[in-house]
Amino acid sequence: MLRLFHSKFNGRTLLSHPPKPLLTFTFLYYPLFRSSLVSETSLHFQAISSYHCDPLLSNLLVALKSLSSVSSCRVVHARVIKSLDYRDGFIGDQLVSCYINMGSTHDAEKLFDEMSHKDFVSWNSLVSGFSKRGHLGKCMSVFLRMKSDLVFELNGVTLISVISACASAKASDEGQYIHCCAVKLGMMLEVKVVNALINMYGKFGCIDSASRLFWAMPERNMVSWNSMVAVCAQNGIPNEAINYFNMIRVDGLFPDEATMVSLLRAFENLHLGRSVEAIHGVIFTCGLNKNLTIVTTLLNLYSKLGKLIASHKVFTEISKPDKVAWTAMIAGYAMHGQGKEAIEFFERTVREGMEPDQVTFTHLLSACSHSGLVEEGKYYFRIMSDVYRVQPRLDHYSCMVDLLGRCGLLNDAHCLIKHMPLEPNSGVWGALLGACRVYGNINLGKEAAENLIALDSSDPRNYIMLCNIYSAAGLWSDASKVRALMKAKNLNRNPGCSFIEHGNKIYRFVVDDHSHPDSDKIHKKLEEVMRKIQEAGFVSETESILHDVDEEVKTKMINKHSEKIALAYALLVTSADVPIVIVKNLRICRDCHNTAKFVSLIEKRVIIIRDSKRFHHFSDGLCSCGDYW
DNA sequence: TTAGGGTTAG
Repeated sequence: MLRLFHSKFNGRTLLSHPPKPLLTFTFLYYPLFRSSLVSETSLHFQAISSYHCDPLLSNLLVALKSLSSVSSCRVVHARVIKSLDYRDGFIGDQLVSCYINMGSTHDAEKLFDEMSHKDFVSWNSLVSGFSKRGHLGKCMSVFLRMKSDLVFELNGVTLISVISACASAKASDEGQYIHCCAVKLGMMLEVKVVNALINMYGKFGCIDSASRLFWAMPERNMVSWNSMVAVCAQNGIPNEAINYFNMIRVDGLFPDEATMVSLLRAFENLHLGRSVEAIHGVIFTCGLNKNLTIVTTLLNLYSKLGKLIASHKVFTEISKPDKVAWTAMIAGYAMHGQGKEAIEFFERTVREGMEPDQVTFTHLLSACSHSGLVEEGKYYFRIMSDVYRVQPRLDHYSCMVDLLGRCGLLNDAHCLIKHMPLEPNSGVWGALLGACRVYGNINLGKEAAENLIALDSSDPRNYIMLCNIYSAAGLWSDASKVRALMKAKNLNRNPGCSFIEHGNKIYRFVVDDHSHPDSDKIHKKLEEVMRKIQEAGFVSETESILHDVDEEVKTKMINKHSEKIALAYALLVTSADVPIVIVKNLRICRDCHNTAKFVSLIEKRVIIIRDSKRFHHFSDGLCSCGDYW
């Protein structure tokens, strides 16, 4: 791979598209617009509008799109109507986009209905606005109105907006319908339309459909290739991503920033460490280490692969890290349960003059939660709005419920949910349910699970958690009712599996796995290790077993969990001085967590397990999570 | 080069 990169990129820059220069007008007035002061915006608008110059007005509205204030948009709207009848035409279209971008679909629809001369751009502004804001229903209904009533023909822009909305909402039926429309309208020769469809099928997990579309294209561009690399990356097939990457030259094209970012992301879920290091080498050699987007992806990738030191090294080599890069480091520390370091980094971020935003606070609060830093978490939750004017979103409430719940403050967590100004989502209730399971609170757990099931009755995890709570309390008949409900709804538990890399290969183990050629040896090793740690005081915790069977059977079942098999395999094939790295697709159970702690002590090994939520570094009988997870 | 669209970072 290294050779490939050298042959392709030697002496060339990969940044094929330098950023477009901002319009001078927008640039000059940007600080003003950022201030969100309606009166000032209005004042300057007055000065500008006296020129009666259309491009300036248009540029003003482009700049206004960066605001989040509906009221400032209304000021402009009022003046447009009052002084210059610009309600129709491109100013009206821009205002429609502005309103939707700012979250006021009501204003947008009202203005749109008032516009007497609507052309296809007006309609497309509405469709694209709804698409960007994630209003699939409204997007579809405008599209259907266009399709049935309109004198204008639907064009590629219309279709792309609706396709994009279907992709974001993972609306498979609607997406396939739009695909049929595109075929009927003869749009399948438009590269951008097909690119949007490829991206949509990728989001649905339909890799075959995406690749069939891709290979049927009479003409492909860089976005087409990047879309396929992204499809493979998003669907966890890194080798295919590399294949597409290697084939880009077939069309005489060169990888750009988006290609590299997608390629790196392809390795997020698998420990192909050497491949990542090879790509890193190339990024450095080709001078791509000056590209903030690529480097931030790289440092984030190292964090996700358990290599926090490498991640930090990448960060220190960035000459001018931006807010995203700082936040990526905070996220890295949060993921690894290093809450104090995350806080330190946050304070440095602020000292460096960066303005923390909602994402920064999400990771900071998550770091506090993962490290049991309750007072610190409460403090930052308070000052995020008081000092930094960042209004808490659902993510932040989830973190706070998690933070309070993990340390047993279940009533405080419940109280926060009851008094939060937003409608709690599955993240918020899920955090409470997780805590109820740990602390065996049946009443609150039931409430959380019922809310979760009401929000999404098709997610098996909600039923499993409720079942766990009943099982742990010995309420077997309630547990079996939940199991029966799952069966009636045909909901299957996502099977747990663990991955481990050895000899440049990835091995996957499921529960009670016997597929490996050395399976007998692995299971013998597992039995030996379990015996050793039991002699040292380890006691099985069988609460995660859902079935009403006796303890002996439960112990046998839990001793065959995939992460235990992966651990036994690693003990067999790796040398003692190498850390053992295991990736689990679900959350690690309490019993496997205890097992890893004991094994790290008895076998004197460093064990790193990444579960679906975070990293656990085991050493000398302790875990970096401090048993908060 | 005045308006609407497809890929990529926390």
